[in-house]
Amino acid sequence: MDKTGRGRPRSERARLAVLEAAADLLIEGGMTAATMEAIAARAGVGKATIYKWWPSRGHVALDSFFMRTKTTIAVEAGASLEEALTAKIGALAGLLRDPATGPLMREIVAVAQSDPDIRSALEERWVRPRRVAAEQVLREAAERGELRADVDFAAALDQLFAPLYYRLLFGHEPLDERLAETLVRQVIGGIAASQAW
Amino acid sequence: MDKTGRGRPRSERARLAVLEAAADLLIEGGMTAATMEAIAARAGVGKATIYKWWPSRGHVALDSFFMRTKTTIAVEAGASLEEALTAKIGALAGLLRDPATGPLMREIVAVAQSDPDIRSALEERWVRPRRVAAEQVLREAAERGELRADVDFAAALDQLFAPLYYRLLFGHEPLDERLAETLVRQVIGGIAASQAW
Amino acid sequence: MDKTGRGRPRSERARLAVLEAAADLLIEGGMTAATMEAIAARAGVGKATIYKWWPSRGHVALDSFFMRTKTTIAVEAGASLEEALTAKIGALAGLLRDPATGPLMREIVAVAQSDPDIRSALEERWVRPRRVAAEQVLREAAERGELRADVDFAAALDQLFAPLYYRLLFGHEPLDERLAETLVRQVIGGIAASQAW
Amino acid sequence: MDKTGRGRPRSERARLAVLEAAADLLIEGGMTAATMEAIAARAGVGKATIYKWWPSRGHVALDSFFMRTKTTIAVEAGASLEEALTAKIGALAGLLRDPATGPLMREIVAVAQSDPDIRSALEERWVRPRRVAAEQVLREAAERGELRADVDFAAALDQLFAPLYYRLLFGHEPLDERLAETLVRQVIGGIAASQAW
DNA sequence: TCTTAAACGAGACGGTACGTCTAGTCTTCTA
DNA sequence: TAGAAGACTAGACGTACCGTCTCGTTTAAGA
Repeated sequence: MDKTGRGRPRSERARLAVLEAAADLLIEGGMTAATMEAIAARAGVGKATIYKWWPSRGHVALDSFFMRTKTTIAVEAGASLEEALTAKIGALAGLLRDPATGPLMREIVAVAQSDPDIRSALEERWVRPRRVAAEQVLREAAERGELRADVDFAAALDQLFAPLYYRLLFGHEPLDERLAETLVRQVIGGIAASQAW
Repeated sequence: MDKTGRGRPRSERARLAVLEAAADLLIEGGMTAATMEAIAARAGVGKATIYKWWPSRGHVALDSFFMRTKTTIAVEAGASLEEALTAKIGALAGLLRDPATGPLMREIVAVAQSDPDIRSALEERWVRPRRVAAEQVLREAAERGELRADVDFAAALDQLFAPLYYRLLFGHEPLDERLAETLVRQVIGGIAASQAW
Repeated sequence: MDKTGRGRPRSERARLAVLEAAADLLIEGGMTAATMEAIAARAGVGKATIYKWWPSRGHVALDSFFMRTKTTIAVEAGASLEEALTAKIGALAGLLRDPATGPLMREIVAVAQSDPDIRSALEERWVRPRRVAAEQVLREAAERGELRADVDFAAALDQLFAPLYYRLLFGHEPLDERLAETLVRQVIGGIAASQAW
Repeated sequence: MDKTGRGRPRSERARLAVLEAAADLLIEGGMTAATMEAIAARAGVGKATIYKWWPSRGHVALDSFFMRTKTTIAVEAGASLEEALTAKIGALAGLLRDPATGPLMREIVAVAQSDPDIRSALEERWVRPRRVAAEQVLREAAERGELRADVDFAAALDQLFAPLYYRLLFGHEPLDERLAETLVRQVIGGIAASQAW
């Protein structure tokens, strides 16, 4: 019935060592280097301990990413639409640009393509909360009459967030500091000469 | 030295069998299923033959994707900016939505994250040509005075193309048929109520 | 320092449960099945408790064998040489033929080959007492003048006991009921036609 | 149909390296040391190669024993019963006494107790041929009228062979050089004072 | 009766070896 | 000389036990 405190409790030391080792290996050599054996060896942990608490390498990677990403998705009070969005997109860009977290995200997106479990976890725990927060900003602007009536919020959010991942994954353009501002400006105001619209 | 057709010529049958087998396996079970052994077995080909002509699984996957993607990046003559962009983005969306090619692209993006060779090949042979063509459309519109002077072309292209990959890879929203049109409209005209800008 | 019975005394229940569980598992599936974890689980005992009282699986097996073998090595008074020996060899044969003890002995002999501790314990606690008792019978017969002067007692004992283990371990012939009598008869009288000797 | 010479042929080098490595490891540290990993590492061979050609460690051990045991079970022509038997038993005793083969046999007998496959292979390929050859010697003596009519051949063979394995496995007495002669003498002539029989 | 300390069950821990799978290479025969 | 077959070394996979280590929980002797 009551299973409280039966047996040796889980080792917090081991948990952290695994996540740190995984993060380090992922940054150094990606998923190729971050084998279960390598993670276990570097963490000074038995392989079975890892398998006991995480069902796959992907889950370890995901958790190690979250461990290294203590961001808050705060809503900025009293900020203009443009300011609020720029703050959010800029923060994410900084994270993806950071050599301590960007490479992790790249690997996680990769494993997510062959692991539906990771894919949905990534969507629910990472992508969605940020989109929901940004959508809230957009909706408030809409209520203030600052947006067109026919705005497609989902598409607008994609146009703000997607370029960051696109550049991270394909590497065709750098994730520089002014990108967030540019993206916000162009999605709010458009790129057409004003008289044309 | 002498490259005259001495000896048995390369088997076109084998080349195609490998690419078809790889594509099928990738669609059925992703990179996990598309092992070299599985590809060789299904293609009725020796493993060594594959290694002789392709340096890695990623390259086979990339080639199999191109084999299944006989698209032309034609420049539409006499089309408006909006029409031209919608045609391009829509075509790509269709390709990524197609169950015969979308899953291939997902797997290729995944392997590209741990194989710089694939990553650059993907960028040069796939991403760049489409961006160059679309940029050409934008530049012509700019010359016609249809665009603002401060447009960031790279960012604009990202805002058109990135959402497609974003949705393909993360699956948070469907790649539906009207997406291209929406993206084009919003990036050209912006989402702000007109008087505000 | 003070070894007064402070603290909880050793659980006799646990001791017996371990030996019973080990014996059962050994009979069912040999050493392969009788893992420490399986013994502990079946006995309803913590693994550490087993390690506290027995240094290895082999020792548990040996003890479980002795627990199931409550034989007396009684000296038969007033029996002839042949009767006394047949009684002893027959008793051992019966024990090794018994499905409740024979398989245990097989496994113990096996572990003894890679554990010198078990090997010497087996020799001292099991083999030697029986040999000493049987040798006593032989020596008394020799004092009565019933044996040749050049008898090698050790070899004679081997010729009585060894065939039982030989058949148990190699299985080339059954350990049937008349074996003891035959062994005794042949080692005492020899197999040669009488005139030849 | 005809599978002649298709593919790379089996490597004789690997086969021998495995058997040598296994034999060495078995002698040095028994089955505990002769893990598949250790054998593979010492032989400079992949583990899969071992599993491809041998179903278990026991089979490798058995084969390595046979490799190190190039004995002939020749039938000595024109020898007396006693000479013929002493030659055979003495040869086997020498082999079991040899530090290069005796320890191997000990380990093989041990694994045979938990692997029926090994047990039957050992019986058929090792024990039986020697017993058959020795039984032939006995039967010829019987035809010459040198043996009693009621001789139990199987038991007699056990009384000749079993003591060797008994001493090898239990270690209670040494396998010295005169043992064969003593065993033969006592089983043929018996140990009783002649007048008693 | 209350303290106290050893023994207990449960079960997590760092390891080692298991037997399997795939990678990428090599060697043979065949076309 | 390219290719199909398939054996090779190497090494990661996920599992099973090993023997050790905490935990909270008995259990009886001694205070």
